[in-house]
Amino acid sequence: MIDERIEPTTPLESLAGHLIRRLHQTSTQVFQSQTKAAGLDLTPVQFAAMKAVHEAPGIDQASLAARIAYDRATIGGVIDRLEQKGWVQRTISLRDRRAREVTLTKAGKRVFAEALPVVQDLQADILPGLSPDEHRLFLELAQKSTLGRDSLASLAP
Amino acid sequence: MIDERIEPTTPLESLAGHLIRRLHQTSTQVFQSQTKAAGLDLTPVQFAAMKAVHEAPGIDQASLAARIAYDRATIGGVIDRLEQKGWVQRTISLRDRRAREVTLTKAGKRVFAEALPVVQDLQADILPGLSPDEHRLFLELAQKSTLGRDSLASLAP
DNA sequence: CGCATTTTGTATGTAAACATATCATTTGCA
DNA sequence: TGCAAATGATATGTTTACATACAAAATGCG
Repeated sequence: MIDERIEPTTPLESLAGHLIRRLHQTSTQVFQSQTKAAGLDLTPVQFAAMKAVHEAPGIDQASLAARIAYDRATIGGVIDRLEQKGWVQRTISLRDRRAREVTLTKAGKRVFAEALPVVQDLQADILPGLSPDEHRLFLELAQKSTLGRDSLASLAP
Repeated sequence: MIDERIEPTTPLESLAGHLIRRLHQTSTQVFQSQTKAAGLDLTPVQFAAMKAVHEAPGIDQASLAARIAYDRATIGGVIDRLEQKGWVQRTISLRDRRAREVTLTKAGKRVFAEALPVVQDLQADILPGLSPDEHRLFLELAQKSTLGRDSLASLAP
């Protein structure tokens, strides 16, 4: 038996990739259960997209995708579904006939206003087992790493 | 204008859910690019599944799913694709004819042995912008939160 | 101006990720 | 022992997530 050892390989639970996946899993589950409990029917991505449109009404899909760090194709599908729900509207831009300007409908604004406090409150439940200080520290580190990546990306040729 | 304020809403970049999604995004991208660069063709989940099978040969799919914290249905699909690649084998269990015992094939063992060091090395690139100390701290916090959730789940009725 | 290049959105295909339902089998208990 | 409940795998459907390719339109440069 060549590879008989006490600890054959690093445990999965200590690999950064695995831990981050677990956090993401928890995060989306908390989002789904708490928004559903509040009578809302939307996904994390749908909320992020609506938030971006709320803050930049008339934004085109490519800018929207860049703003919330998603793929252009993914956002296309997300907007499709938001449009089907009647929460969002697509208009062909007058400046650029390739672009579609996205805005919230009246119903969309209502849903977003309802969802915002729920989503803000639920953030606290995403990292269970951490003290407020640890929670804050975690977010700082995450933000630092994410920003590092963003600035690197923006420096790319 | 009723809701005219300096900062209308919490920026997306400071929400835990968004930050974690970004980390997850970076993580999978680093995994994909570095494994591909090493001549490997596998996804993070496929690697995790192969690692679990490597450590517990003959494990059934449900136990495997529980071990790496995935849905049973998802793992079914993952094993399908690993089987198609010829890296994994499914055998109907003699103890329980509902269960399928999964093992690595010879080719699967070879691929796993090749992938393991690559995946271990790539972990360091998943959190760019953090010093080694910060990196360690981040993992500790992530682990603490994840374990907290696990133990809570196991206490559930 | 004219044309190569870039950009916007969409289509297609693959792979998660999970809820829900179903079928076969096993288990637990009255 | 017999049958209800639980369990393992699969099927189905929805939503990300992204690569690649494409058509239409805009841009930039010689």
